[in-house]
Amino acid sequence: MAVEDHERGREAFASEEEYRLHALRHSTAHIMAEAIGVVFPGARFAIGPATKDGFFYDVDVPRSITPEDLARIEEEMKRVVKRNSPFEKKVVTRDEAVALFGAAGQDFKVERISLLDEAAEISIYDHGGFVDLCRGPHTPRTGNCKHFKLLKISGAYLYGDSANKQLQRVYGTVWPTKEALDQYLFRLEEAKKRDHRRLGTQLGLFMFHDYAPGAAFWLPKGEDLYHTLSEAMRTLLKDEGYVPVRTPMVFDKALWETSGHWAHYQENMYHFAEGHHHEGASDEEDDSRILGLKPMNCPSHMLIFGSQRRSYRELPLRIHDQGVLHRNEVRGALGGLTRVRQFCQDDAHIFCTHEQIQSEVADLLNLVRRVYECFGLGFQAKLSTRPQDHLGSVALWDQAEESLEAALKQAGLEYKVNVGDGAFYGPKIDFDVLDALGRDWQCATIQLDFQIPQRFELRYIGADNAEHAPVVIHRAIFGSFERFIGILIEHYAGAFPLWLSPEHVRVMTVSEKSLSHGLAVTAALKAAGVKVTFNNNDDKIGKKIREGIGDKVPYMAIIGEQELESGGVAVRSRDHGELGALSVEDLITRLRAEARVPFSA
RNA sequence: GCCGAGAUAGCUCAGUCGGUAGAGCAACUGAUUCGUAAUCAGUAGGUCGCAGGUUCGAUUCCUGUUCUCGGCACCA
Repeated sequence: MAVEDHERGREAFASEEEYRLHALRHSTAHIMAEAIGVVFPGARFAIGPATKDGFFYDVDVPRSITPEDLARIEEEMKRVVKRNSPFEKKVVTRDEAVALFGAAGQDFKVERISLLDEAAEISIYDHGGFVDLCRGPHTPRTGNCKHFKLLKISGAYLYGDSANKQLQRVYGTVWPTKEALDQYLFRLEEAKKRDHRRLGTQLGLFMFHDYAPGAAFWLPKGEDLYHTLSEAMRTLLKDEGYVPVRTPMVFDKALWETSGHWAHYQENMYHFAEGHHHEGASDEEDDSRILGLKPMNCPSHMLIFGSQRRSYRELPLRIHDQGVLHRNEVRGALGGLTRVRQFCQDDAHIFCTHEQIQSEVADLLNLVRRVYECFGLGFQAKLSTRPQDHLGSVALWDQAEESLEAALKQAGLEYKVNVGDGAFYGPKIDFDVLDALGRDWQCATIQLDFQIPQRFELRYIGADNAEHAPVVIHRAIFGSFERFIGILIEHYAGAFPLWLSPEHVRVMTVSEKSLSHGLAVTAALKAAGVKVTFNNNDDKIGKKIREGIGDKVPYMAIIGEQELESGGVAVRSRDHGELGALSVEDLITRLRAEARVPFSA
């Protein structure tokens, strides 16, 4: 009986291992709940699921839980594990469950029972007297949950709704063996080392300042990297039939009213009165118009499309724009380069006919995949479908979702479907990439939009000589340069491939005797278009190499008396170690080949 | 925006149970001219995030505030 219980639900998991980990983690969440109840008598419990690497429990206790409390909770948990009680499942009636949790003062549980489906089986799990509402599965005994650690405490809204009370969420991790736990904790430490915020400072790529929260300062090396990516994308998109444009940053409020941003996005926009402030005039008296800083490029592109009569022969028209965008994100949302207030997208809008949607999207999917593969970046494609709150007919939505799905299948991409997660104006396909700490971030996006062409009353003349509304596809491959560079820094741990690297070669002298040759080599490399720097400090060569390694420079060219003699360089590669003596010409040839943008034609 | 934690030299961090601070690296000066992961010696560097309060005295305690971090919520 007990064994059967623990088998239950196994088919819902991809593998035996996944099933066991899930049961282990969820069971440890129960154990933690019991422990929290001991440390904080009267604690009320909401939900406590297993997560990707561990578990959490949302609880309501009278005061803030501190790191010291975590230690106490861990102590209690150890006691429960040692007790090695079995997890016992019991099926109860709705009334029994309500009575049980009601008597215990667990009103979140009572509330949850009332939300359960009429027909649903209500089960409770009991381990050594601690009972929780739960559908399982669990590990056989508390003794199985030995290798855990509580990690962090945070606030979390009841049922994830900010209208609800905020509870405290305690996160932990648990593994089948001590080795697996230690390995996980080690991985966390390692991940911190490749955090782009840390590497950005260390490598001198960018900085932030209190005076401009959420806006990066790109330092010379970071600017170089940014510019390389920006140019690479411009070139790629030109090859793909896009036309680049440059558009204003500040617009009359009327534009935002037309686009719908004023109604739907105003709180995220920076806006201000145009007028110069006159002595004695109050803000209210100022009758100057209101201007808004653009949070997106689409309205500009609608104006461009609408500025002339368009023929079906011009479609698909693909407009690319790397304009600077500002969004007034709430303070708590900001973080490093992954969530900023000022950024730039590799943005484009494709104006096309309904018939062209599928092939355009299929091309885009292939393009995204091609670009990401060049970086060796893993991604997860997501199809987001019609939300509750949407504009346009259901038939139109169904058709659009079908074409996106058909394109995904045509491209042979694996994807998951997020039902109801589409934008109010159309369904979309997003590409999520993981950061060093395992958090996923949306980068590439392909969004169909049937609404905005209507709002701007856009028309083209079809082959039938009649007017038609074009479809607009909003799309970005990197997403924002800021976020994408953040992801790349972590992906490469700062050791960029040559084509992205702001410093290709560092020339370094062994001693002052070889200064003249060092200068000559540096000049020759520079003349050949190589990004080169020269280190002629009177440090020992070992020290200079050590610094070069720390700075993750792809190549070091060592110049000593031998090289002075031969006229060549001794090359050390970051990725392949010592390459030995090379002529300057051979080095340049090698660098040129490696500096090619991998996704250019 | 919400819950919690934090802010000390350019960077990483220590410290002061209230008596205005210290290390390593970096910088600068001098010596050294050296062959693939740290040459030696010296010098300089800080309104201890900002503003108030308590106190004889605050970087330390209290309040507010800005920013950062971990989550939550948000994320056309």
